[in-house]
Amino acid sequence: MEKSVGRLVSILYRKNQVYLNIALKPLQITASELPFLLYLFRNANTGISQEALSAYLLIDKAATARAVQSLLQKGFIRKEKDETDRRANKIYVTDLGEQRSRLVKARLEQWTHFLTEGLDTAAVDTMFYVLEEMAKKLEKVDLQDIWRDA
Amino acid sequence: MEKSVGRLVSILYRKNQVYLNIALKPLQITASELPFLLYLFRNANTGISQEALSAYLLIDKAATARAVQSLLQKGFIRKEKDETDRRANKIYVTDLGEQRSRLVKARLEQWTHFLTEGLDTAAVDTMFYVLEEMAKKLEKVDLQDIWRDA
DNA sequence: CGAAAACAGTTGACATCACAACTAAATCGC
DNA sequence: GCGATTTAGTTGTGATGTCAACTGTTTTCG
Repeated sequence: MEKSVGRLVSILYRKNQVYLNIALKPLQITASELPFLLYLFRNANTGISQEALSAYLLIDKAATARAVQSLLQKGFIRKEKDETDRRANKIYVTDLGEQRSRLVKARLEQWTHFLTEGLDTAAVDTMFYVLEEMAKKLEKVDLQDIWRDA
Repeated sequence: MEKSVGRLVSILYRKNQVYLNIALKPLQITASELPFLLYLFRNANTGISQEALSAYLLIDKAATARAVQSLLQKGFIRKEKDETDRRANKIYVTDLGEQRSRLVKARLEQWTHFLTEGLDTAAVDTMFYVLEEMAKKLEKVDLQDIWRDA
């Protein structure tokens, strides 16, 4: 029980950010914008709300608002008012955004390849599975409520 | 090959930070200070340099300097000049710091338990193993050099 | 030896993200 | 129907961490 998830995940997360900011700089995409762009790319033409983006990535809606604004300014996405619910926006990738997404994915795969190279494929799959399960638990929990007793 | 390490690790990292800041607030320890305190605790009485802290945690020495200063101010650690190398500091946990560390560890274990509860033990071990291997690769690489061609 | 390079640590500027407070629109409950 | 509550999005503030530039010390090597 000596192992904690913290240190390893922290290293992976921070180095991932650094890598992305270097590798994607020529494409004018930052590490913080990337997950939004890719999700929109995978769900192209469906008009995703910012709420849905936040929910999928488990990222605060404030960060989402800023990423959307930044991607908008660069012309990678398009933003419309949802006419059936005028509070919400509908976000779409632009053609330019789709082009970039394809280039981005190639570089992401290189990264994943670098990280998992030489490791047992089944073990890597298991890692993904376990991470996914842990992330699922976090989707359902309001951390503010965990320590009501402290 | 559709899966990328990014999203899951990002979720785990960010939620971990939030959890720690809530759970450790009564102990007056922040998520950013925690890894430093715990490492010093595990290596008590050996006088760790900040360089060594940065190397183990793969955290920039600037962040290390700030965490050290903050832990110092709270009286959880002690800082001496290394007399054999007057550039370096030797950092030790104080008695108070050790007390806190023990309390902290209990809360960390609750978190790990929450995350891994109900999952296959062998799968969790595998996840730790794979994360560790990926982190090891990152220790050896200067990301600035990866894209010399781009 | 002594100048140049490497190293440990500090500080300033910036990126990323969480939380809180706010606006505007939609929905709920009586 | 309409006031109260919830929801989508925005903006300000603070925490965390990276990079770059700088200081002071040590090491390297001609």
